[in-house]
Amino acid sequence: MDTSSRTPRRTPTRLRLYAAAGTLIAEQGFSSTTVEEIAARAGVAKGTVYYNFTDKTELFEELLRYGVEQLAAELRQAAEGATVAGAGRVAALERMLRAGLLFADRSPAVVQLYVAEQWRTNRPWQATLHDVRRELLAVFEAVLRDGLAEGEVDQEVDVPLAAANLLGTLLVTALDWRAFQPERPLRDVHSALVRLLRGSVGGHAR
Amino acid sequence: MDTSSRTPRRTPTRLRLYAAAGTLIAEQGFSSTTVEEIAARAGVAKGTVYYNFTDKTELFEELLRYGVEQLAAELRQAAEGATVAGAGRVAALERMLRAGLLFADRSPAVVQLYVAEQWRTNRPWQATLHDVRRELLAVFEAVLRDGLAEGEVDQEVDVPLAAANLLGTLLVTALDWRAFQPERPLRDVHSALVRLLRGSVGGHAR
Amino acid sequence: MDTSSRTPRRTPTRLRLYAAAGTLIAEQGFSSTTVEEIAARAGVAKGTVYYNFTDKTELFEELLRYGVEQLAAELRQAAEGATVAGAGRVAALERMLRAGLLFADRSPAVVQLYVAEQWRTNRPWQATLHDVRRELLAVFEAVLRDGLAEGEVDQEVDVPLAAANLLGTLLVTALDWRAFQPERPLRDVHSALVRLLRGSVGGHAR
Amino acid sequence: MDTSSRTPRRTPTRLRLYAAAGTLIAEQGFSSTTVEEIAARAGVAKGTVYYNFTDKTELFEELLRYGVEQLAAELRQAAEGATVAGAGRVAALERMLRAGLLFADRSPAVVQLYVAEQWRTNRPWQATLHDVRRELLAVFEAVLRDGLAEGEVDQEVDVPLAAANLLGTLLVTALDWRAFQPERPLRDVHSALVRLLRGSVGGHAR
DNA sequence: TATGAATGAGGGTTCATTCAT
DNA sequence: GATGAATGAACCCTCATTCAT
Repeated sequence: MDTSSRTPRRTPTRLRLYAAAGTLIAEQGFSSTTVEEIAARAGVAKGTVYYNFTDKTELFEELLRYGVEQLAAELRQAAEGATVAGAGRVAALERMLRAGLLFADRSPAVVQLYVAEQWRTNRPWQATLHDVRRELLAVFEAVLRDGLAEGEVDQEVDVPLAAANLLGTLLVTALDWRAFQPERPLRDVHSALVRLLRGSVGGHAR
Repeated sequence: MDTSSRTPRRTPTRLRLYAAAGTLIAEQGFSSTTVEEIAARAGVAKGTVYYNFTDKTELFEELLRYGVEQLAAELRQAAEGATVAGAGRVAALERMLRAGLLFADRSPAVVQLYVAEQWRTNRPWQATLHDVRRELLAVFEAVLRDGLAEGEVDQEVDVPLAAANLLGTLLVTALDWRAFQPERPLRDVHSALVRLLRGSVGGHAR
Repeated sequence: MDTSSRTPRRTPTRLRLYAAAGTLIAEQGFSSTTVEEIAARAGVAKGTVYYNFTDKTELFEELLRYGVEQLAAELRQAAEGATVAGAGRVAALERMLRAGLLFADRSPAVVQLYVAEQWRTNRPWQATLHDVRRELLAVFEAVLRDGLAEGEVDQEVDVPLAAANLLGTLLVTALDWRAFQPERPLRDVHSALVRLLRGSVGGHAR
Repeated sequence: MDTSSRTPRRTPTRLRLYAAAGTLIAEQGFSSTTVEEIAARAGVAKGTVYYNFTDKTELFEELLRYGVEQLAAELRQAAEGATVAGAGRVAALERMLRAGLLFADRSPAVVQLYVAEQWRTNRPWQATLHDVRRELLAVFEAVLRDGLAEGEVDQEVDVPLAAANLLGTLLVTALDWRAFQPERPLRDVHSALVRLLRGSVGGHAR
């Protein structure tokens, strides 16, 4: 009903601002990116940014939320795809890692932003970050927990710790891939990740 | 080498400025931290910063170099310690991971700065970052290469990729530990890392 | 006279805008009051303001004219009432003071605006202010002149000066009353004013 | 001791900013006067304003305080001068009125600012205004109270009301004089004020 | 008649940097 | 070696105004 009233998501203007801001901030950092630049790249006037968002920070927070929610959705999808295909939980995790790499390849800015800000404190968007972190971790934790219940994952595995490790490693690896070895095929990077995964969860493939 | 002209490298004043800048920038980011704040926290006047460094960026770069060189030294020491003790290469890697965690616990700011900036582009200190990255990776690569040569590490392991993975995972895990689960004993976190390590390198402990 | 072209002078919408603008500008000043605020308080959209007035300044000028003309009319009425009742000129002035106080109580915004702007220079609505000032002074001057002619007012009284004094004192006293001693009955404030009046004009009540 | 630490009053820079800001704001109003203009007129850079004051509002408040305190001091002096000369309380009030006119002639900006803001609400400097108002009123009230005690002032006079009336009338009259009849000698305006005064307080000159 | 998304010039504020002491 | 008053370029944000609907 009043879906459009508060946050008219999908407004072309807002989406274009997300895209522009994402790229620029990922490259230069939040403070070094000016609102003017963002507006210019989005093809709108500076004032338009402020017509659509309270301020620069809010734009950033909504962008973060928007981007990470997409990532979470794709991870969830990958996990579900595995379930549907009758594959095991470890296989599901492998698919999630691949989905993560694909996402990072397509939307590096989001991953970049997330990693760069994740462990800072005293930042205005702390709360937002915490929210999206929880959402991402939840996806991994769910699969790990299922794997544990079904005996596919080692009993000693510490679910929260392993989830955080997998997520962190996935993101950092993806960034490293893009930044320093972009010529490598996804396959190689995925293999390396899967190796780590096997070590981490014990991986008694079914 | 290109030792700063005017003053000796590490006066007490400079060290206090490193400490102040490190903490503040790790928390708030480079741009959001003002020279005034840094000076205040170091207990000197603003002008003093400019007496000791060319500009804010140079302060940051020297701080980065200073901090990461320390980390590299400790990693190297850990590896050497293993050699001296007659332990294998995988054991050396395990000690390095422990050393990394200890360092992060003691100097979180350095790790924070490094991770936050590592995958950005278009930043003024790109060159410095690249240098220190190389230095850190070199430590891991050396040990991995030895392990490979000695047959202790799986033949299929891709040394550069594995080194980057290990370093990235180590740092990210350390940050996550400090930020979100600081009550955990180092032992737990180290175990989880070792698990990943075994997966990664195959780990046929001698 | 120079009736605005497009629309009839006093539509309900315009009157609501006057009321909204009057209150807000009296409280916050012209520049600190936004067109958006005015529109919101009047319950219309921002564009509507521009449909009804050329710009923000014109709205303010018309509001000023509208309000002060009302005050002038009430002062005139009070004077005439005295004449009809066969009272003297000093009594007429006393009635005018009462009428002024009543008006200020009812429409404080108008008085507020007038006083705050009256002695500024370099303001866009200078001309308008001068007009309405003349209109107000004329009412006092007429009565004073009659009183002088009829010997009821001291011969040494300087009519323009006395008129300006009476008007200024009336308005300032009214504002002070509302702002700082609103609990006082009108009667008290009126008495104090009448005292000043007697001093000013000599007041040989008939 | 640390007089100079917090508020280094008398710093030429600050005084020049007071003078510049006073004139400009009196003419154009607070919002219509830019910090740039103020700095330019004071012969300093824009940043200097912010080095000396927190923000534009604080500059204005300190200016207000500074200016009105001067006025209060001169009023007090005038009253004391009368006491020393052995004149009565009504004579003291007359001297105060003259002192007020002289001050307004010399520093019209201060009076202007005070009157324009005095009866607004919802302004950031409300508290400051209230303070200085109290200070000014106190001077009048003291003399009136003495006059009452000594029988020189009518028993029915309401001291707070009369003080507010006298102050308001003085200031408004001074502004009117400067704005609309600057050719008039001070003597004329003073006479008119004294008339009002006599009416107000009864004035049984000794 | 009325609306509200979009604009862009303008202004307050910040802060790295300089320099005279 | 160190200081801190002063600077001014750069930037965030506001808001009067426009215009297509």
